[in-house]
Amino acid sequence: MPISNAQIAQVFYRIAELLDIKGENPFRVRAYEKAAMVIESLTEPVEKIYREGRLTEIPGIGKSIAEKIAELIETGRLSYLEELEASIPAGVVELLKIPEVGPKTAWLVYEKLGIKSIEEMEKAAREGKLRQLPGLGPKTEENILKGIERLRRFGERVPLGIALPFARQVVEWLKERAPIDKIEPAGSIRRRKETIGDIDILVTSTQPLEVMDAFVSLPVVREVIAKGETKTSVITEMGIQMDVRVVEPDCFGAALQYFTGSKEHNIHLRKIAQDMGLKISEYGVFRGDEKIAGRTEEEVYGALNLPWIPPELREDRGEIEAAAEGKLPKLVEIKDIRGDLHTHTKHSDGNFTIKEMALAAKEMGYEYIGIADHTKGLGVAAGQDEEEILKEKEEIEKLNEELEGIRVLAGVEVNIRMDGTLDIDEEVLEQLDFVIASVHSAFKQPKEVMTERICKAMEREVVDILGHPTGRLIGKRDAYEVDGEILIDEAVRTGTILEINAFPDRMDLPDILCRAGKGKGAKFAINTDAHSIDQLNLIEYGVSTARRGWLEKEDIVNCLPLDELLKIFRK
DNA sequence: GCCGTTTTCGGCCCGACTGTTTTCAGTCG
Repeated sequence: MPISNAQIAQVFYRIAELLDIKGENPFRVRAYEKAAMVIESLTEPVEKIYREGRLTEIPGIGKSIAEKIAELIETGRLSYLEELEASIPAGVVELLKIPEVGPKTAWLVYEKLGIKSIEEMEKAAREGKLRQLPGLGPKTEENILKGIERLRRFGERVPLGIALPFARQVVEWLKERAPIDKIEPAGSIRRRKETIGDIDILVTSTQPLEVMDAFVSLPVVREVIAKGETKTSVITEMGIQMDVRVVEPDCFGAALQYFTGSKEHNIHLRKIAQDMGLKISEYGVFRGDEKIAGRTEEEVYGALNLPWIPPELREDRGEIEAAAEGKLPKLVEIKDIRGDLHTHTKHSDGNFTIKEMALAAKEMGYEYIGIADHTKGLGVAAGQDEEEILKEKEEIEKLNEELEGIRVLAGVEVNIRMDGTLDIDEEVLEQLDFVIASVHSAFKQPKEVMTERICKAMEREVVDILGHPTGRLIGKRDAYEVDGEILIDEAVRTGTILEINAFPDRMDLPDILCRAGKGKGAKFAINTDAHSIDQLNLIEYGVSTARRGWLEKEDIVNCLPLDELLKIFRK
């Protein structure tokens, strides 16, 4: 059983955590973290790179980590990790999940009090035992208890689909209540990561204290963690941590760059700055005491002789090198999208008629909209049989005679059955403008079976698009076991378009596979899977995913004008 | 542990806020 990049990355993240707790050299810890991150974002399998003897060509992977990768691939185990695990009880690592508890505190309470679980930590805090330790006091004890409560109530990360609208709402509230010059959500929200740890909002104002006062008195604020002149952190009623930073207007660009991250991207940038004899902070780019940039992000990147880098790329996955060589992709934008190819109507489980959806699409400036209702295999979604599908197609044809400025395409979202066959006759499918095939059942099949099942469906000439290819539901259900690499190869070979399902729960194909697919010449469609008019606006989440996957307009079929799109479907 | 058009050794990004402190360590991003 081959070991995946994600699995190898997990091993190195684990090593980093364990070394961190043991008080190892922090740079060594970071080296493992960095290796994990690099491996996670590779677009080809580490195993292949290993077989070709190119492991140490990967930046951040040296002799020692390369040997560990080799051991993992050859034996499926890593003795170094096993030794480390044996020296620290698993529960001690769990303590790091408590906000306010870092490696030093975790190790301290384990050594002095034998604490090795969150439950034991809670008990010790309640009994006032933590305050007896050096460096810890009653206040810390209280914060740890609060942290444990928060962890239990809300878990760790929030999907972008929740965090982004909420951040936008907070921005509106702050604008109404405080003297604000500029305001912008930063952090992982601005990078459009699929899940968000906390919400960062950057503000410029000449009266920072008033902004902070307005912020902490918002009704959604449940608890204030820290409040200063430049930085304030709160916990909201929903349990999301939210930070507001206020800076002077002439620092806005530097601060926005800094607070957008990612941490890895910033570290890399600062290293470049250092090599040039410069220093970057959230206040600007400095040569000695002289500030040479900071008002805009363009200025900051410009000071390092780099073009501005779109936030979605800022993960230190090669974007800085690409920028330096003038090879940044020209990322797809929402305005490039000419139509949505995956929408549902009252004919299955949607909430609106075909006409209502079509008019809404026209309103958005689209040239076309694809109707792709469910088929009979999906009983819960009122899936249609052959006869109903053809009736819907007739209705669409009539509608097209009546409507102007928008073309409705007759499609379907056909189920890929357990054995890889489709649940609708191919003669019927052939009469439609396009066909999306998706998995909606038997999610728990083993990897080989699931992969083969999906490939078999893509093999059918009548299938144009593979719907939500990995089936994940962010925060709710893992992707089904499927070999992304094989999926992409087969999509390219069979000319099947990979969907980037924009529904915020899905964002599927995930960004990393988008990028891997682009590398192999795959084509994509960004679709919302809308079940209502409102949901057509979710397209922005799909575009974000595509952008994080380095995709350009040319990679996306629904950026094509209608006639060219239809040519692709007919093929 | 990684890395090198100054280096194979000695660096490795930078700052805010808090709590427990008489000057700073820990955590966070």
